[in-house]
Amino acid sequence: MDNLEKARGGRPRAFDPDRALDAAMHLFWEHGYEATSLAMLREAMGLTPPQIYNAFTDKETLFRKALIRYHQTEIGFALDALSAPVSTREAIRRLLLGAAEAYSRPGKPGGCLFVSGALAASPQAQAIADELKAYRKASEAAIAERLAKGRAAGDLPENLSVEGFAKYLAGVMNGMSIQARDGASVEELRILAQTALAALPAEGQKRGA
Amino acid sequence: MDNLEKARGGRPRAFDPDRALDAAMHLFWEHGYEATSLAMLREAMGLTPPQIYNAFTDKETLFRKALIRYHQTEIGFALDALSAPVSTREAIRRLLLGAAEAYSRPGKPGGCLFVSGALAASPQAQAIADELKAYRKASEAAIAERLAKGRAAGDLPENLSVEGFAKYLAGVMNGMSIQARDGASVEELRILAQTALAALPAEGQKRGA
DNA sequence: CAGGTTTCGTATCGATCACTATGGATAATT
DNA sequence: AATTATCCATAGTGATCGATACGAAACCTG
Repeated sequence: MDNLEKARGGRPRAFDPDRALDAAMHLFWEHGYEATSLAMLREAMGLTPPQIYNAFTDKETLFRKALIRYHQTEIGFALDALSAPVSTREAIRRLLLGAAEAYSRPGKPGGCLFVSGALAASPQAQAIADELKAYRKASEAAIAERLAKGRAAGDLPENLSVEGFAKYLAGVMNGMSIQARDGASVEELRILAQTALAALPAEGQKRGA
Repeated sequence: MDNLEKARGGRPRAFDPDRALDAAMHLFWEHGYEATSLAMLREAMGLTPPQIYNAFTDKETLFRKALIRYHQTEIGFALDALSAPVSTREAIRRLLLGAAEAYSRPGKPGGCLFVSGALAASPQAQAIADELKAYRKASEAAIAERLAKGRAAGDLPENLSVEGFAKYLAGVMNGMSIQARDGASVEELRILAQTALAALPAEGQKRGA
């Protein structure tokens, strides 16, 4: 049942679950959750329906596992940028420029899976749409946390609204995702990111200064 | 065939096509093109399938007519902002604040139909996705045109990249659409818009000054 | 009123959707 | 070798998809 621990007996699996999950992830990334049919997954993963269902339970579980894999393999730039021991301005710069690169990688679907996966959904897929929304909210919260840290360190003005600015940055990144999907090049996305950086407030005074 | 000109004979239509189109538009806005089924449309429009197909040809044509209606009835703020006889900065301010309001109207789906309608699509619906992309591109082009006018008038620095800045603004609006879909309030969207405005360059010198 | 035209309501159409029942094949365990 | 467990391939499940065939009903023109 679990594809991470070795089975104790029985016929061994004739395919690599991680490779199959990668193929599924890219398909979901390109077409979104609902518009990706089992027939498409079957062909892209090179598997029969029973193989897919035995390994990944059902389409919804497969998608959730694809989200986890996407988070682990495609958007490490975000955590890197937010956790790097650099100034807040530099961290945000790395975040936006990292997104410019990650959203326009050659050979990959444009934009971010968390945005493309299911912006709109049928009532039956509402749970999936909510899951993606939670991912987006978590990203915004991570940005807000970094901004709060920066404000506490004196990198940002004391009166800056951390939540408001995080919502701006998360919004810009979501907008970059759509621009990428519309064919924007990495250079165009970098320019967009640089432009967005201009909204950053000037360095705040250290407390007590 | 055309619902705009009076039929010359035959049994009269038992419903108002514009009201039905409105209902369809809101459903597409909420759930997107593909995730909106005929069954949902039937119920929301209060019509039988033959009534829908007789009046609107097919689902794709219905969606395209919904896009036109959306453009005419929901996002007039954009044309108003870009054509108002005000400074470029004020025009952009009205554009972004207008979006904040339009994307979070009570009783309406959050965000913009041009974004929610089909960010990702199945291969069969690629034409619809392309149509929406064209609408988004047209919006960006309209912004760029206004910026070019402003730069020529001395409202903006001569070295400003009109295309780059238009891509930023269009991206911010798309990002606002997603934030609205994620439940952002009109106040939060206004703050986002105001933040984005901070990236606007200072007024350029009049030529020759 | 007769003829022509369009829309009406009812009852579906074939295609595709996500998903699975069945039984043979291949491994570790005993 | 016998048992047990898992996976494989084939084929097909009911449900829903977008879209229609059919004939009766309701209007305009002559």
